[in-house]
Amino acid sequence: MPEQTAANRPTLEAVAARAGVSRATASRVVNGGAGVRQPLVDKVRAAVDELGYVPNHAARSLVTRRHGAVAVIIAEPELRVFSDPFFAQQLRGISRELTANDLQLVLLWVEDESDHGRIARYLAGGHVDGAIAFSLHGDDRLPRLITESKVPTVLGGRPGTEAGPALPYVDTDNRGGAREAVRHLVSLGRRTIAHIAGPGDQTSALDRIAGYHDVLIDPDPELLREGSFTEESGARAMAELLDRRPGIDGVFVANDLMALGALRVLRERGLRVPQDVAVVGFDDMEAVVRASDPALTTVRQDVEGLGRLSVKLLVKLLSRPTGRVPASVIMPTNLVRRASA
Amino acid sequence: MPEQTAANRPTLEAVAARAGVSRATASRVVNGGAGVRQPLVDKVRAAVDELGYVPNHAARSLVTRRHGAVAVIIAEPELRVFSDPFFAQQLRGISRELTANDLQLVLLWVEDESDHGRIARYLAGGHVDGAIAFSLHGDDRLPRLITESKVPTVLGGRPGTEAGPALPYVDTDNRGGAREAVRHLVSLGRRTIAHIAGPGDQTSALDRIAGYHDVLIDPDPELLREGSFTEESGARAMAELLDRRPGIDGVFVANDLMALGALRVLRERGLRVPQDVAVVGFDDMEAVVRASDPALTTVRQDVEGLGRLSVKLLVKLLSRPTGRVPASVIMPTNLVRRASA
DNA sequence: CACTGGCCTGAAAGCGCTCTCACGCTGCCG
DNA sequence: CGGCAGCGTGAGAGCGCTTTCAGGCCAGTG
Repeated sequence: MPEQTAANRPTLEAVAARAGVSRATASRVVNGGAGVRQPLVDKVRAAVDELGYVPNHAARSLVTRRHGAVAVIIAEPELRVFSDPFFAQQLRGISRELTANDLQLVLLWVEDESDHGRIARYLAGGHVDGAIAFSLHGDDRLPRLITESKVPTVLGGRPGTEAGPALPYVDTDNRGGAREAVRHLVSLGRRTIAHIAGPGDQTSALDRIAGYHDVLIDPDPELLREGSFTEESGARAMAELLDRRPGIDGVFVANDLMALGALRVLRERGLRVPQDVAVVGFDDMEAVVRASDPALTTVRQDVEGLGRLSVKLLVKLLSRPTGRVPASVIMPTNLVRRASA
Repeated sequence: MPEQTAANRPTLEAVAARAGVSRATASRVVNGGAGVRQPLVDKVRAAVDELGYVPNHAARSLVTRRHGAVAVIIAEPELRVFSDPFFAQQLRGISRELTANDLQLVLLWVEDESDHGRIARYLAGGHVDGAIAFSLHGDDRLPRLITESKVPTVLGGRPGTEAGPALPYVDTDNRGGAREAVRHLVSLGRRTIAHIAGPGDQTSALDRIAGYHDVLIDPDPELLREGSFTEESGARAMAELLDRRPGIDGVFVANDLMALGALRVLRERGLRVPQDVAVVGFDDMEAVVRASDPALTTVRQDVEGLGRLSVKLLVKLLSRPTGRVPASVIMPTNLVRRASA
């Protein structure tokens, strides 16, 4: 392969000349070689190798109007993203699946509403074939913005009511998972079951509350405390719960990190888990569960799978005759029984 | 703005026609308007607004040979990336600074060597103007691969010796920071100072060891244990150290997460921090430090700043007449004194 | 043996933009 | 009053690729 810089990269023209064919034929070979006789295919392939030819992407998208790239929009204004592996794990699933589909990942990080203009402009600019947005919050006007940009998009997580026009989404079966968790506590004979919920601006938190209510019809409202998905907030919520309702014998915590905080407080107060209080978390985050003592019983969700699935759905959306929007997908959860309940 | 889909987006031609000027003039206005008289500038601007014109990126890069995009290569085969906020924080710095420079972020996640071909092909494909690679490991052949691709690149973190041809890098002053940490322990009158190091395949870990040795000439080799930057491994290392050298009265731990593990073991063994054993960490990760008890004294490094700096360096590199490579940059650290030492 | 049809191949037309170059106009100087 | 800068504008080439369309070739058929 000859020495080359960005400036003197060989063009398809050069490949064609070297192979003794027309540019059209060279192009056909580079794009799979359908309808070209074998001898010519071989010649072109050889020329490509000898010259180290790589297609010019810009020229190609100019005519095909496709870019082989997907925007991944992370709407996470808070720093939580750093302490919660959820984010990175989902991103990894997305990255892997995009790679498998030969798509590039353009990362758009939205910190606050001042970024919305930039995002809208970028999407409208037609740089990407599609988009995936995740970590949305309830009051987020992003889904609307995205809808207006007309870029095929899949959301990670059920959007709030603000979303307006329906974009397809992938989500964990938060409600079903929560039901399973609470039912498990009930099956252990627990009578006073509290719930430490996530922040009310996230549908995942709301859905888990709904699941809790599905099982425990009309529970004491004092048994429900809202945290912010951090260990600290879980500890605080647990402390408050114990202060108000000392008789609690079971807690369903909306994520593992908060459950860790709850376990700490229970330990500090001399309550035994699970004998005195049984605890069930949500997520089954390996790093967190490993750190917990006793080992945390929790609702497992496949976060990386969620990321992969969002890409699969998008790919389907892209290949579909315009207009038809595929249905959203809900991923099942399963309860992982360990020591805490 | 008229209703439009990807297919019928207005072109510069349309803008020019509407403004009653030539395409060339319209182009000049869209690109800043230098050398065009005000009345025409206004007319074109108006036409752009009325039509909702957005330049076609592919067409533009086809002629300018620039893409306004930078590849960010994360070489992190391990899952550590999920538990260590280091990664996300650096990425955020990069993202912010790229945005400030009107550059897009194309994320390339390298899981193992089987991805190298894909990365090389992508870089060689000339899709991006430059690249930033971070989280490199000692035996990584990635720097070499990147060098061969001829894409201007900045490394996050000093590369190992494998790197071969010098690519500019940004890094924290790991060695200086380590010196500062150990000197602080010495100044507290500590005589038997251990070091829990990071994995030997990362230069940051090696540099911190070097800093330790800078201050403690020829220390007992048994005082040095290697961890893997996880809390778990820090705990294990601490336990082993105490088993072998019960007289330890100071520990410099190569990152905060491992320090957390070390603190836990010290507490479990009934040793008081800092009275019996003084502990200094490295990173000053907010989430980790907040969780530590007692509050961790640590060497602060500005991880987000590191990310931003890598972009700044790359931008400089891109604007520079080819050939001249700007010097690498080392960011200073500072010791944050809290309760643990 | 002429004709038809199918299969390959190449010529050429763009995709939407930038940028060079030439041209026209204005104002100033000799 | 002719000539000459100098500025602003437009015509047009061309970036590298895909894709249509016409034409050439060959085999099979009447």
